[in-house]
Amino acid sequence: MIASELQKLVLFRNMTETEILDALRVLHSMEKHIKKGSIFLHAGDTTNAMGIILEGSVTIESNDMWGNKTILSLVGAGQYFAETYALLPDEPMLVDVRANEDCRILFLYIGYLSESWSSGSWKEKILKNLLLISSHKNLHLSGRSFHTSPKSCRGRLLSYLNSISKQKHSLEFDIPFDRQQLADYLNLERTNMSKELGKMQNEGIIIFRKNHFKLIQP
Amino acid sequence: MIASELQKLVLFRNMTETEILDALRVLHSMEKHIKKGSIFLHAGDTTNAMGIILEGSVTIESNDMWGNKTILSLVGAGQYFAETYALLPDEPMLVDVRANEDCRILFLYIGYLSESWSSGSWKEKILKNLLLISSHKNLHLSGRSFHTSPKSCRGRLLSYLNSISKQKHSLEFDIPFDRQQLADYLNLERTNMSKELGKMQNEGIIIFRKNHFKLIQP
DNA sequence: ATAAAAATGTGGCTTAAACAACAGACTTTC
DNA sequence: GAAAGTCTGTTGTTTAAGCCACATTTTTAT
Repeated sequence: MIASELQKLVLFRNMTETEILDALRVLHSMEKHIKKGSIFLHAGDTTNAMGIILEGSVTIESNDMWGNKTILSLVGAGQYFAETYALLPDEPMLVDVRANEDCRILFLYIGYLSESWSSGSWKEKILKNLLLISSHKNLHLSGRSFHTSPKSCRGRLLSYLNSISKQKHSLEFDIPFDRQQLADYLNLERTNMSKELGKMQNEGIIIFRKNHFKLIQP
Repeated sequence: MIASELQKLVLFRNMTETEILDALRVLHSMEKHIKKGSIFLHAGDTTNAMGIILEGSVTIESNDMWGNKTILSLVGAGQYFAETYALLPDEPMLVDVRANEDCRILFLYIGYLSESWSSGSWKEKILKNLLLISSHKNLHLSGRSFHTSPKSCRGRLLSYLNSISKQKHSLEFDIPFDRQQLADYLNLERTNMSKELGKMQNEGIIIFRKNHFKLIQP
């Protein structure tokens, strides 16, 4: 892979060949070949590298413990993946990345970009901050995908309630939605969801009153 | 609203008060008060401004023509919205933004940040490019949310096929998924989806063979 | 305090999606 | 080109989500 090839990529837009070569060196770029079907980034791991697909394509997918698969996106040649996690290297990945065909992939350790976080003009600082914000927004959007991917009403409720519980570091918490909004967020029908909440309370899984919820451990 | 308040926000992290005041001026910042319940950014419109919520909260939602509502996210005080669309000002918004309570909101025209797109060090250039990539990724994630929000199998298929058709500017196109992958992407069960595709073909809505699809206008 | 309005919950019916089992078509491999 | 494997479509059954009508509770307004 040569610099002139890379100039076509959005990531290197407006950069000279020399600048691209500098970037590749500083960001510890590394090219890898990956076989069709293999999962090469795993949910739960963290990563410092983003990927650029030079050839082939990958799927971003979630595989839960009951064998259900959800494909969040398909990323093709000339596109990028894991940039969110590489920018937020403490966040464990929510997804697997699988080679959809034989792939040639360039990995870049973009953490090296933001070593001097507070230097530069205010425009540069605000750009860095925006990048963080955009990455977090990405995580939130992915989060909702996980809450809506279970097919059952109860599955979605549990996914959502568990995530709020983790967020608040407590089994007891308020949610920011009323019933109709919660149903709209989880893509459920309100009355059906009320029924399910009632059942779950009867079974002793949860206790709730209005917006206040408490999860019960078995 | 005063600069020292804003220093707590991620967007202005690592910036001095003077720098923040410069930013507010250059980005044409403007504070607005918005009443609970009102939709103040509409799907289909474009926007040049991102919003920072100083007080209150907003919901990001989609309201389709059959009256179905989907809430994509709830954005609270100290958080941001529409930054994706402000960074990609040609993209029409896919969502409405509604004040969930009475709100105090600061609007920033962040397009002014990237006027001199090709100046600066290579690090600065690559940061700008990354920001674009992250924003586009955001749009894709939102896109999938819309394909999975219809409750019916047919609704999801039509949402997906229509979007691909628009993307390719043609009523005839190949999709990048096999049946199992398409089902996994749309959160459907494969055999059921096959049934529905068959029905749709019988009804003359679509014609397909393998990965090749053709949409029929009535 | 009372009435009006909004939010939440319940029961019953209908419908469509999930699931299992299998058949046929198409690919790949040797 | 035969066999194995993969992908796709069909049928029938089960189950659970959607939906309607209405009851109950909670909140708001006067």
